[in-house]
Amino acid sequence: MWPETKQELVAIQNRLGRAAFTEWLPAGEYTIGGCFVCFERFKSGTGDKGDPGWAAAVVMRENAVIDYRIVRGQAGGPYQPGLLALREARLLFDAVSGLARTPDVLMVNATGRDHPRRAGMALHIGAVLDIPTIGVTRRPLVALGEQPGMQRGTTAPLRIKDEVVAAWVRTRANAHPVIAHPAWRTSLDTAVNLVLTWSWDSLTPEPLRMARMLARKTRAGIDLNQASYAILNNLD
DNA sequence: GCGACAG
DNA sequence: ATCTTGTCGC
Repeated sequence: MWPETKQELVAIQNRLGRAAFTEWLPAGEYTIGGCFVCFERFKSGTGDKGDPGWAAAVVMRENAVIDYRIVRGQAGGPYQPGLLALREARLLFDAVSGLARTPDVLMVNATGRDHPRRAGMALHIGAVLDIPTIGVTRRPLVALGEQPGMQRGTTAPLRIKDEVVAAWVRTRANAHPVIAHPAWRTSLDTAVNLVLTWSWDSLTPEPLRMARMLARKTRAGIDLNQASYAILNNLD
């Protein structure tokens, strides 16, 4: 199901980067998911195949988490720029596909079109799961572009050559911006709008922030009941 | 050859 | 991803 070698992944990325899709647009009371994977602390470098990892996925509707799933597993390989899916995709897939309620759209901590083959992991995961996705990252992979203004809501294009593949988004005034990446079945406009709609307090949009918290709490050995209680607290 | 390089 | 250290703001 998931590639284990660079050659296999590159072939998939070349195909997905040129694949056509029908654009998805948010409508009515859609649900949104977020997924995140973390690895052991106090370990530097690019990591190795088999590293213990914790992945969490959440589903939100308006301001509430309505479903979540946490899985434990192993890294598929070391981190390599452009080949993130080799390390993380399987774990994220297991978390999202284990949800009782499939989200209408999913946020992934990875790029979409900002990729050597126009198929970053956010796009890849969406295609495999058959769920519209957007990516959210702190830094670009290969795209270039100047930073946006300091006011919340300001954006600035990120380009590969002359093609706009993502955008800086200032989710909080005077704070470090994030990058919104169109990915599977989504446009740049949708990616930017979702990032701004779902970030109201932190730099990171809430679905991703919730998934990150759950993955890290679980890694720390905090049980699910206690973690879900924390979620409710954070949302009130 | 050297530096850069999503997480 | 993860660590460090310090700083600012509520």
